[in-house]
Amino acid sequence: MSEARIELLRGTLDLLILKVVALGPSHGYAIAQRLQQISKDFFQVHQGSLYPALHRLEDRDWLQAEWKESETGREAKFYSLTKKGRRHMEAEVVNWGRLVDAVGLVLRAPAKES
Amino acid sequence: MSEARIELLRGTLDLLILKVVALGPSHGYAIAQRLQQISKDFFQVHQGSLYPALHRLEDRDWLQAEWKESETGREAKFYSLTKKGRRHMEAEVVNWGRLVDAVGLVLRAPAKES
DNA sequence: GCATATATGTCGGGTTTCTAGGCATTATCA
DNA sequence: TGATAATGCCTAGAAACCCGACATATATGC
Repeated sequence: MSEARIELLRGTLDLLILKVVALGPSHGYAIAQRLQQISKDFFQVHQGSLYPALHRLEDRDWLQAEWKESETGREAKFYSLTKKGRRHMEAEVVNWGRLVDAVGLVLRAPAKES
Repeated sequence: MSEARIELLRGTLDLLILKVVALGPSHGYAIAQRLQQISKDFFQVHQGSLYPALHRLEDRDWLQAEWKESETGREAKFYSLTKKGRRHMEAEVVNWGRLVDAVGLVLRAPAKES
């Protein structure tokens, strides 16, 4: 009923994460925070989505992980982009643009002639 | 490797269908064709996605169906927007715009200061 | 008679996300 | 000191949605 929750569009999260990591290596918790800040609170990534996504991206060799000390002096898993990941990200950015264009065509389609 | 298939972004299909139907009542097969034409072949809606989506939209009272004779002289199920469906569609269009803006913020985010 | 286009539908499988937890450490504040 | 919040990682189960494959039927044209 209420459905007031902002649900992430499926398939978008991977790209967003890759892009945030491309800004500089970061760990999961910080990635989620950055994503929320940059998007002005639009994206609120839940942990149940975040960590599976990170593992997925690592499995596909788009991210690589390394345990290091975080800003707060605690151990955290820092992710960085692989070459493959950067290529994939760039391709996905292009693809996203095409998708937005295509949706735009539909949304702006004029009413049919009778 | 190749994975060249263009997969529809999950959650977009409903909006696209509602928008196409808003252009004028139509049946499933024609909706898929229009979607493909309008989007310049970007969207190719498969039957396994199309018909479940139509039933879903009807269940939610966003579309209503009526059997009529199609252009080719055959019986076809014509869908039209309900008032509820139109309201939902308009809200989803706004939401889509916000989503695109938010993704845009992330994709255009400048590299961090060190 | 047969292929193709039109037209609707189902089924199973795969992917992704959410909810809802669990666990551990450090910082803050009463 | 003790409680609570913030930081940081993780998993399991369920739901939603899309795809590929398949099944069915009629109309048209060769």
